[in-house]
Amino acid sequence: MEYNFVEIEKKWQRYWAEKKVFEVRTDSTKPKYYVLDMFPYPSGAGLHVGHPLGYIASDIYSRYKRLKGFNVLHPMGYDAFGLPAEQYAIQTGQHPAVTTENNISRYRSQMDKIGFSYDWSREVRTCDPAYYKWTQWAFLQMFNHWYCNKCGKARPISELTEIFGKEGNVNVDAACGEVEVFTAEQWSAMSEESRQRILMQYRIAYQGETSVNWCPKLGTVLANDEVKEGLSVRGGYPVEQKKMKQWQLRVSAYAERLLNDLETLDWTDSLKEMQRNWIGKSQGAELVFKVECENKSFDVTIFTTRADTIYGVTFMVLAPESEWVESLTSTQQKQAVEDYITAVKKKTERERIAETHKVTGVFTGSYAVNPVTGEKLPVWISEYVLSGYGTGAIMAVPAHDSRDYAFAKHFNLPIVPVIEGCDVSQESFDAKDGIMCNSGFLNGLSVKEAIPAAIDYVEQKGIGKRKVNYRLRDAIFSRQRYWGEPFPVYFKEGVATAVPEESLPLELPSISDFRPAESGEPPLARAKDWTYNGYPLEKSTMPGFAGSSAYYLRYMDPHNDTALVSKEANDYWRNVDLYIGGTEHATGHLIYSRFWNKFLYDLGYVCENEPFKKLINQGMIQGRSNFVYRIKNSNTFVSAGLKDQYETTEIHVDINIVHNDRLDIEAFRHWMKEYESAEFILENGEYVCGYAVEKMSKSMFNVVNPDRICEEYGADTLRLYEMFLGPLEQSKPWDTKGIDGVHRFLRKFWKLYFPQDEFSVSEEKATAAELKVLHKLIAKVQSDIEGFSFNTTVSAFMIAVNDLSALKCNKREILDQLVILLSPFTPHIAEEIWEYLGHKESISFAHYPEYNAAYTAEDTFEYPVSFNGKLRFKMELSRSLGKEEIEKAVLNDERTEKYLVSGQVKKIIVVPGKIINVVC
RNA sequence: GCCCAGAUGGCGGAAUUGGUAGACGCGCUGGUCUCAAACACCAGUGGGGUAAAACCUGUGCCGGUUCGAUCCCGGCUCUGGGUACCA
Repeated sequence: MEYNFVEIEKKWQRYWAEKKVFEVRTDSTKPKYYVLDMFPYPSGAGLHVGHPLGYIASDIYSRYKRLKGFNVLHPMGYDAFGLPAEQYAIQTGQHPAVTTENNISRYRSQMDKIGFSYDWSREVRTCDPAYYKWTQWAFLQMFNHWYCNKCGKARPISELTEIFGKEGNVNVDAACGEVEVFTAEQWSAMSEESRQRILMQYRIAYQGETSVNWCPKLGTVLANDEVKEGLSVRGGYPVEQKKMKQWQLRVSAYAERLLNDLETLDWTDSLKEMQRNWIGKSQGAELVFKVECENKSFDVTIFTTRADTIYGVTFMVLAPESEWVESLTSTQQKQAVEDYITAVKKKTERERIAETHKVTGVFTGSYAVNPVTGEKLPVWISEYVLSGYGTGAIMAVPAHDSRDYAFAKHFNLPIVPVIEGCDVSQESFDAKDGIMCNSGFLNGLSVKEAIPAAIDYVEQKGIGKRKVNYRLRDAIFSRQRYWGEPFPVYFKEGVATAVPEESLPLELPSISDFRPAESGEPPLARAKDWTYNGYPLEKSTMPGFAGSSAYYLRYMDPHNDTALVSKEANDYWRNVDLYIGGTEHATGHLIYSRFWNKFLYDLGYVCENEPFKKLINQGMIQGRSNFVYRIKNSNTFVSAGLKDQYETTEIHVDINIVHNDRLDIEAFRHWMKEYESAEFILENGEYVCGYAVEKMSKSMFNVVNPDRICEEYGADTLRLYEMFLGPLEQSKPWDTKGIDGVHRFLRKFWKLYFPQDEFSVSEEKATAAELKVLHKLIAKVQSDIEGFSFNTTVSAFMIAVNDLSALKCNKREILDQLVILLSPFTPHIAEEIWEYLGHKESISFAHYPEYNAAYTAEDTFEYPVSFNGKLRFKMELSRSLGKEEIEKAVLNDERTEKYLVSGQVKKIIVVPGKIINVVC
C-alpha cells in the first residue's frame, strides 16, 4: 500500500480535534510540563515557512514529554491588537476587528494543517474583552501600588497614604518621581488635587511628562524597542523626540531584581547578556559641584563611575534639556545658548544618530568649582550628554573618556592625565587600569583601589555619595491609537481616577473612522460618549506589549472570569518550563513580561518569581530570492553568467517560476504584463538566475508558504524537513533542496510496515542486531530531544530505518517501539501505523520506550597491563589479538618509548575492529 | 566603536568537546530495472596522486601548547545578531 499522506493527515487531524486528545486539565497525579510558543501577531500575509520552525520544535518537545508521562500544557493564541490592522483600517475603512478575525482564521487553518498538538480550548486573543479585562485589571493593580525600596517589593497605595498621614514622607524609601519632603501635618493640609499629584509620583503605573519617541506619520508614541535607527520598526517612518504627558510603568524599580534573577534562568548566555546590557547597571557616585553664575550659586549634581579621575576634571557639560541650563547661562552667552538649543531641538533622533561623531556644544558663561581641588571649571552644554541618564550633567575628564576628549580637542580645552605613563596626545586612555598620578591623596593607588577611595573621601566630606544607575527606563505605556486596550481611567476634575474593578472590562467602543481626531487627539476622541459616570475617559490605549506580558498566565485558566488565574491552576502549572521564540523579543517582551510577573508575584497573585524557566531562541528562516538581469533601457534579460558584459538592473523574480535557479521563460512572460515580449540572452540554452539570501517578504517574491509544502509532501515531511535543515537556534535560508530525501525516508519507514502492499509485522523474537539498532535509537532520540538537537535526531532515524531495512526487520517487538520514537516528529504517519498495529488509543498516550543499555553495549574488553608508564594515545589494532600481543604492540610502539613518563597505565580499552585507547 | 555568536566538501550540516574529520541528507558520476522515462535499488564521491594502491594534503588566515588540535591559548580577516554618545 502506498503512503498516502493526504488522507492520513486529514484523518488524524480530524481525530485529534474530535477526540480532544490534547486538552489538559490540572492533574495532581502527574508531573506538569508547560511548553509555550511566543504567540503570533496575525498579519495579513499569513504564515510562511519561517513561522512554524519554533512551533514544530515545541510541538516535538511537547509530544515527547507526553510520552515521558508528563501532563503537558501546550497552548496557542494570538497577539491580536496592533498597528498593522489599524493602518489597514485607515486605508480601507475595514474595521480592525474584522481583519484581525479573518487573519486569525487563516492562521488557524494553516497551523491545523501542520498537525500541532495545541490545546485549542485554551486559546486566548488579546483583543477579546474577556481577555483584556485582565490586562486592564493588572494595570489597575499597578496604578494602585507603589514600590518600596526597603522591602524590595510593591505595596498598596492605601498603605502609603496611611504613612503620609502619620509621618509624612521622610521615612518612605520608594522608587518614585521627584517629590519634596513633607510632614504629616502638611499632608493633611493638602488639597485632594495636590495629594493626587504627589501619589502619582509613587504609583507603579503613573502618568508623567517625558520625552518620548513620537512618530508623526503614525501619529503615536513608540517605545524604545519599537524604534530602530530613528525609524519606526513597523512601517519605517521617521521618529522624533517630543515632550508629552504619558502613562508609564515603573519598570526601573525592578531593575535590580530583573538583573539578579537572570542568574536563576536557563537561558542562553548571549540572551542574558543582552538583557544585562539593556538594564545597564553602573556603579559610581554622585558628586555635587558648586556653580557660580552672575553672583548666584547653584549646586549641580553629576553622576560618574570614575570618581578616581576627579583631579583630571577640566570642565563640566550639561545636557541641552537639563533643567539647570536656564539658571546657569550668563547674560552674555544667553543668545548663543538659545541658538544652540533651538538647533538641537530641530534635529530628529535620526539626524542625531547620523552625526554621532560630530562635536557640537556651547559655553554657558558660568564656572563650577571642583569640590576636591577647588579648581575653576567652565560649564558647557552639549548634546552628547543625555538628559535621560544619570543627572543630565557630567564632570568631563578628557584624558580618560573618549567623548570628553573629542569635545576638549574640538573646543581647545585642557587635558590633564591622572594615570601614570599614558599618552593622551592622540587619544584618551579609557581603560580602568594603571597607577594614579597628579591626584593628591590618590597618588600611587591603582585605579581599582582609587575608585572606592575617592568615593569614601567625598562621602566623608559630604560632597557626594555612592550611587547606582541603570540604563533601563520606565516603559512608556500610552499609544495614541484605537486598536489597543482602553485604559480603565477617567478624569475627575482633571485627577486621574481608576475605574472600579467591577466595571471591567472597559470595552473598546466601536468607531468607523480610525484616524486621529481633528483636535490632534487619539482616535478614541471620535467615539460617542467615551465617558465614565459623565467624566471623560482616557483616550489613548495600551501598547502591544500590554496584552502579551501575562498571556502565559491566562492559558493556565483561560475561562476564569473572577481572576486572571485561579490560585489552584497557578499552583499546579506554576510557570513556563520551556519557552520558544525569536531573539527579537530579547529586550522588549522578555523584559516587560518578567517585570509584569514580578509585580504580580509581589502582590501574591502568582507563585513564581520568574515567568520563563528555559528559553530557546529559534533562528530565523530567511528567504532565498532569485534575480533576473535586465539590460538597461531594454526589455532584454541576460543570464547571470553573462551579466557582467552588459550594464544591467537586478530585478527580483518570483521564486515560483524559477526551478534550481533556472528561469521558466514562458511563465516569466506571463508573470507580469511588461515582460510579455521580453527577450533573453541564454547560456547553454538556459536562463540562469542570480540569487541572494534575504528576509522572507512579499516584496522580494521569495515567500514560501507552508500550505504548498503540505500539499506536495505532507505535514510530516514539512515537520521533519524543518528540523533537518540545521540547528534550531541558527538562522538559515529556506531551501527545498533535500526535502525529497526526507520524504523518501518516510516512504522507506512506511515500507517497514507495508513490505508488500499489505500491512504485515512478524511476531517473532527480535535478534540482537535488531535490538541494538532500536536501543541505540532510543538513547539517541532521548538525548537529542533533551538537548534540542533535532537535526541530528532526524539523521539517527534515517540510519536506524536503513539498518532495519537492511536487516529486513519486520518484527513487532521492534516496530511497535520505533513508531513511538518517531511520533513526536511525524505524528500523522505514526498514528496511522499505530492503528494498524492494533492499538485503540492515540499514540500520544503511549509510553516512551525504556532504554536497555545491555543491548547496545560494545564488546569492550579491558586489559590490565603490567608496565608503568603514562600514555595517552590511540592505536589501530585488530580485535583478534590476545592480551600479550596487545601489550607487546603497545610496548613496541615508538610512541610508547618516546612518551613514557612516570605514571600508571590503568587499562587498555579495545573496541573491536577499531582502536585501542590506552588510559592512565 | 562596544558586546555576543559563528567560519568544516559542490550545498545543508555531523564529530562522544583533545583521539580514524566530513555522519545523515542533497547534488553529481556509474550501474541494475525499463522499449524509454519517472520511481526504486546498488556502488562511488574533500583535493592532489595512481591502472589500482601506496602516498601527499586538508576544518577562514598566522603563530603557540600537545605524542596528537575542527576543539585549548595568542594575534588577525570575514560573516551574522544586538547596541548606539549610558559618563
